[in-house]
Amino acid sequence: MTQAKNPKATSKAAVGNKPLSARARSAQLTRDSVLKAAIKVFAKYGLNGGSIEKISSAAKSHDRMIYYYFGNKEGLFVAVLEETYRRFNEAEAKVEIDPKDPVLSLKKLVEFIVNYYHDHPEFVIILNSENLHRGKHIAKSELAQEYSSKAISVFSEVLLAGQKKGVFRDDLSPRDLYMMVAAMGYFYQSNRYTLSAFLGEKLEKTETFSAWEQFVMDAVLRTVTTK
Amino acid sequence: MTQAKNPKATSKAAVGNKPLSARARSAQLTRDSVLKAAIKVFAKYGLNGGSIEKISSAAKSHDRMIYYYFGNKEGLFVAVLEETYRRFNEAEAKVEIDPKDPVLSLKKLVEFIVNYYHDHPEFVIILNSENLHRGKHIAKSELAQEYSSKAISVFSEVLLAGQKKGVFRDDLSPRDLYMMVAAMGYFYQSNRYTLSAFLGEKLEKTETFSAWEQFVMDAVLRTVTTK
Amino acid sequence: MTQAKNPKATSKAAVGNKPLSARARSAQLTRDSVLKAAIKVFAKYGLNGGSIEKISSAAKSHDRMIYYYFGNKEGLFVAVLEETYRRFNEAEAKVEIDPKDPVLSLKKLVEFIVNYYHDHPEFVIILNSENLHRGKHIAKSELAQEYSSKAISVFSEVLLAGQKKGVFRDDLSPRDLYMMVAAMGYFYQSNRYTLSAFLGEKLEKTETFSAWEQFVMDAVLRTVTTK
Amino acid sequence: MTQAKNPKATSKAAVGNKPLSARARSAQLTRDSVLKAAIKVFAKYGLNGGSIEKISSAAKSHDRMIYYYFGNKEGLFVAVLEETYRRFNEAEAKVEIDPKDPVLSLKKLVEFIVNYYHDHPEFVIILNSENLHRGKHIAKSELAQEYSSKAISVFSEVLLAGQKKGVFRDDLSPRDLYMMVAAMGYFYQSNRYTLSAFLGEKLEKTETFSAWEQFVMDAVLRTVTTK
DNA sequence: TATGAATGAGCGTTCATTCAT
DNA sequence: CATGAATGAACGCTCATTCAT
Repeated sequence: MTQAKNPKATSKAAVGNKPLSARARSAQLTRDSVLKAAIKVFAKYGLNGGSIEKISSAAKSHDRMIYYYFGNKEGLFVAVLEETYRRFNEAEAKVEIDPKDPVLSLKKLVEFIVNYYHDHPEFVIILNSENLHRGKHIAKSELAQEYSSKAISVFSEVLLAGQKKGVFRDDLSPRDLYMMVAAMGYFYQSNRYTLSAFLGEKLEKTETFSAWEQFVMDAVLRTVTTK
Repeated sequence: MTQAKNPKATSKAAVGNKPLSARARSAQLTRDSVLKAAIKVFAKYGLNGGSIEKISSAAKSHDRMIYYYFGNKEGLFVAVLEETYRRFNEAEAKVEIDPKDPVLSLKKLVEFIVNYYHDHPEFVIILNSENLHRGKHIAKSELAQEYSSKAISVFSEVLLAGQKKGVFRDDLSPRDLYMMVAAMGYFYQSNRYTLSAFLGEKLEKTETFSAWEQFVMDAVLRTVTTK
Repeated sequence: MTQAKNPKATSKAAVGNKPLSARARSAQLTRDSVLKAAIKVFAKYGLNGGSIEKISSAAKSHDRMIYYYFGNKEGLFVAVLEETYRRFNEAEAKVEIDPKDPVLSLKKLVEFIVNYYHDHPEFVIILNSENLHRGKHIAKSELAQEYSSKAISVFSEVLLAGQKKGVFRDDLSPRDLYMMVAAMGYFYQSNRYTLSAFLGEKLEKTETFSAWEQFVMDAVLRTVTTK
Repeated sequence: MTQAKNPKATSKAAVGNKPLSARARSAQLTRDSVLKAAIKVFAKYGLNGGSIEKISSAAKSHDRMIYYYFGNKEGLFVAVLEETYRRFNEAEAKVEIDPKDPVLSLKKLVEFIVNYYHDHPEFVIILNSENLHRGKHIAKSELAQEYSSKAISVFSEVLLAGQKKGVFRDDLSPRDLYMMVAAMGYFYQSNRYTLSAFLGEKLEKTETFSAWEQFVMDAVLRTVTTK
């Protein structure tokens, strides 16, 4: 690492809206394309299988640039983790929560999560990789922890609204509720190949997925609503 | 592949109960210790990270023996997959199902599955590895497919019994029911590091797990029972 | 080499005493800090092991600056070599030589040299690096050759004074005398780790060094004096 | 490292004289050729500059073999260090020491050492490399320490013989004597490029070396003998 | 049945250096 | 005067695998 000793600076520069010099803009472009390529490659091969060379060539850049911007492979994976969580959060923020209609809100939330995992296999594989490595990257990233904790607070909000209206049970923790939904969305995507193998049914088929989505929603509502 | 053209030969010999010669017994021992070491190593590092050398030295054997008995790394992983499923099946077969008491039977089933995933992290990691590789090993193994399909049939049996007695809903597929339970057991184990990171709570604690177990049982029953 | 086509320019400016502009002064500062850092880093890791990056970051500067001021790594090492010799010469010039007392003068000279090597491990390692590279840098530097030849002339002076007084042997070359003293001072420092390993005695201890200093002085005097 | 977990075994097998199988013989050959190539390459480029690739291709072998027989580069260097010391010891053992003629014996010893360094530049460069790395390899090798300590005991023996006969001073330590001789032999070889540069004389010339050899012998005798 | 020896491709990383402002 | 961005070659090392008994 000859320069770019604080690689996050570049990253954060993207958040602000100051005009960038041509050089800075091109740098941002390189960094971004590496990051995007890394997400794709890790999504396909996992952390171990996603080699520096695969990533740099997918980004049409050079191995050396990864070390320039991210320090090393670990640093790159931390950035990938952060970006992946950030995207999830960004998408979740768009789910319209209406405290006046907790049931509908919960349905929307379930729909969002189940579909998000389904549409973003990279999220699942990246999380699996992180868990395979015992969470050592997320431990290093304040950003990732910050992002991820948001997910639960939305469930908390909806659950509370329903409880106030008397439509949701009082003896439920938002954490369990969140985990139930996440588990069912996650599992379907994460284990689709082994499941397909012995269910004899392709989980990729849209009807199969829709049926599952309906089942999850039904199960969640039966679990949450008061009689 | 110059030797072990039919690597399963030794494996199947173990199934029968013919008396083995001293040589064959020692061979069986080597094969077993390699297989056990492989399960341990893959459980810790995944398929990619679990190198031949790590495995052979964990088995106090030699690289060459792996090729001798399993052909190559893929062959070894197929054997690992089969053994892993076999153990799960073996354990599940011990769950006492009573058609006269479907609710209790279901409870026992849920308890078994949630606990099995919790107690067998290697099962989870090995399945994740297999899914990362798009199920290419399970596709090669008749044995694995055979084993895995059994799991659902038990759910089918219990569900049917409950439906006959009128205590379980009629509009449920055993597949969905199985997946619900599996998902919730699996997710807790599979994602424990990332979950711990942002739940701020150690999922390893036994109370936390017990609470989760109770929640899963409750959710399943609310989903399954009529009225 | 697009810039700094005459890298010595800045260097020589330092020799004169003309008032410098603020810009030139800051430039001089950068150059100096890089040079000092290079000496430290080369002293620790040798020429090969002392990377551009280690040096620039030790100097709290940038890789690019090294190329700006010294052309390339070789140019930097030549400058390091020159500075190292210059310092040695500067220190040696302070040794008080009295032609009327050649024995005392010789003692002072021996004391100086043995101590200089002992106190300046960087000198030893830098010379070793240069010799490992077959003297290719010193060959390029008139300055270094100029400096280094001075060392012998002092010995020549003292030896001559002693010979005139009849206290020193006539059949000695100043070169041999110089080499004898240098060798014994050098070796102690240069090989201290391997020597310590099998002498079982830490050469770093001050008593051990003092004893060696006395021995060297004694050996030199016995070699040089008549009678 | 897939096999050869105890690389020294192979090494020691060479000491014994048991008949070797064709395989073992070829293995010994490979190991030896790698070791010899390593000595040559390290002698030319030092430890840092002597790359694995340079060595393996000089040995007409493969990078991988170095790891097979020596574990890693450090292990190889330790073996090089041991072999280098061993050779020195072997050569020194041939110097004929006669307790009845201590002066002649000392002369022979001086002659041997000064010439050995002169004829074996690899010894000097390898020791320099080891000292650059603060003796960390020798610290790992019992063998090297064992070898190296022998050198002094010979000096001890000769010195004692001379003292008994009253021809050598009583107040001399064998350590100082050894270091004096070693220093003067070592320095001439180690620093020949920088010395040549400013002595203006090629130290490689045989006359120059002979003169130095004579000077060393004279200096040592003047230092050691009584009267 | 078992094993030591050998292989070539690929891994993550660091190197000295140049380009473009 | 100073710097961030980019480069390609080489580094030490590990990978799964085959050869020859």
